[in-house]
Amino acid sequence: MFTESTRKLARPTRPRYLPPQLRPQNANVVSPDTGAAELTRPRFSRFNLPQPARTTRGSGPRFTNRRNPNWEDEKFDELEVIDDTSEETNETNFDAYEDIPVQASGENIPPPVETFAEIDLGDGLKQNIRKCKYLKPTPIQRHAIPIAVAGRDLMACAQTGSGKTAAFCFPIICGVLKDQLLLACRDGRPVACPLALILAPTRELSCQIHEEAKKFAYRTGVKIVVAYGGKPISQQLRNLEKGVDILVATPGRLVDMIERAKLSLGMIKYLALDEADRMLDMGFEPQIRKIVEKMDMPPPGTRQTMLFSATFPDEIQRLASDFLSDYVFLAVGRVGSSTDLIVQRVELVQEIDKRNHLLDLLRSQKSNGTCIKHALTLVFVETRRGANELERWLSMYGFPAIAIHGDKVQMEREHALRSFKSGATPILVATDVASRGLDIPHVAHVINFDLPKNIDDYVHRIGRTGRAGKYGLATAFFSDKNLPLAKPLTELMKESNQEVPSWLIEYAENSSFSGGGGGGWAKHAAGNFGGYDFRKGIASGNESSYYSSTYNDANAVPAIGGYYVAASANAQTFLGGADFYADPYTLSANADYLVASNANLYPAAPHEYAYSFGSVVASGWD
DNA sequence: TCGGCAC
Repeated sequence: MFTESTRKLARPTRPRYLPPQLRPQNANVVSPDTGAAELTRPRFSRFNLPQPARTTRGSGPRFTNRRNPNWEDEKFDELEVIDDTSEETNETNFDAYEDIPVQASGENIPPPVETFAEIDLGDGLKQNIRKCKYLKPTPIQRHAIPIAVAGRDLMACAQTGSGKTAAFCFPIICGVLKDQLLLACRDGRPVACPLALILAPTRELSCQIHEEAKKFAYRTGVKIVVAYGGKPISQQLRNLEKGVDILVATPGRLVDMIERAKLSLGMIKYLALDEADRMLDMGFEPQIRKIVEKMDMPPPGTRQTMLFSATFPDEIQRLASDFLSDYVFLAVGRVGSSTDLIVQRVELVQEIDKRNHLLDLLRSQKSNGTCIKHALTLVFVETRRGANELERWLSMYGFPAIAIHGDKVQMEREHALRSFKSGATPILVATDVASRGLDIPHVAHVINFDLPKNIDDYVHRIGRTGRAGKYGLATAFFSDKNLPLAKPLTELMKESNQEVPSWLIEYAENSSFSGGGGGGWAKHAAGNFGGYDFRKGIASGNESSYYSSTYNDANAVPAIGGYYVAASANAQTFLGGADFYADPYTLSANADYLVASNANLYPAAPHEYAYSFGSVVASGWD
């Protein structure tokens, strides 16, 4: 077992970009009154709590979006910088993630690095990394980048938002830059021949990756083009003709371009699949197989393939291994790793009551949080039609809501997302089109109006909040339709040290759907939480001979479960200082306000719908 | 079943 604590960590300079999973769990909390760090508090006790003053926002922003005056490009404006206020917090920041588990398996695994400087990424890229304020690699980057730069295939598990886009973009850009020979022999071809292909499951995610990758490749000469449906193909084809080194695409438009003979995959040297488990699920698999195996893509072994996902069920790993050659399996942190920043609530609501229940929830929220400009609420529903209906229903009752789903034309989709992000329409009603990968700042509350069938999707959905070091709230409406989810949901919540309602536990125990839940979670819940190399399962008894590793032993898996406990303990000790009790509605109302103000927020007692709030620790949303 | 993905 390898943990981050085994590595000596250098003191960082400031300002410093702090990726989500590295962000402080406890002591990096500044008291609004004193500006001093509030250190770890004793484990929460409901009846014996300190009483900090309620504070309004505007007191000492902690997380700020800061413009770098030395950097002229607007694209770099949105990067988040955390300004450290004391040496102590520096120390504690690192303590906070010393227990992040890393499991790597495969043969001859390149060891992790501590800094970007240790890797030969090239001057241009390194400069951009600095400009992006990625001063220190995240755990996934520390481990994945050396593996990828060494040319190895990779199957990597890491939560979205943990810096995985950079983890596959840096090695790809670096590889393209170094491959002048390949670039030279490509010249003069009539069809576009990118050297790298990045596939994503939704158009909006492709866009996001493209935007990110462009920053990393700024002024390196590496050409990055994006291709996705819903827009005229002509402009995208023109972009291809102008030259493309790295193509970011959704599957449908990609196939279209290939079949029009405008694009060849014959020179692909790097293939990356983002949200790889989704890309290989039932709906996508044939299309991906077509692209990867039945077009002109070089076979495994002659290209480098990297698969990234937050969840990797066995069956998906099995499919994925067809695309890989002598690959390294890497699991960093835990699946759904942001959940320790998210308070999860489940409410028993019958289908017929859901709309009124939602209205009540939003009303309380509104009456308590009207002054907060950017307290966004993301409501997930099952169907496109349901999204439209709920959008109308909410609008009818005075809540500015907008829907996003696959029935809308691309312009409407993009408008909805923009309108939501800007706060113009602070409620977004979405299907699973918005459940994965999208980085939307300021989502304070995710409401699962309809729960997904699959617990993995639940993990992805609630991961839209609790980002950027802020606490988030996730509320689920559990109806009798969701009985199969009772067990995996209970297990997930327990592992995240959430308060599980007793009725849900009962449902879970009496559930005849013991193994299912539709997804891989129940399987993972045996103690490996998705971070498990399925090859170990089939190589039982033989693993030491085949799966050697420089820093992992074959028995490391249970320790990943151990991290859950560690993370949760952190979350627990962080909490404290309640001054407030509330019924569920008031809770939600205040939760939104408090979350918007970066409050810490937590369940008060087991099996109760009472919650308590800690002091407001920061407010940095303006 | 749904959702996502090209015209």
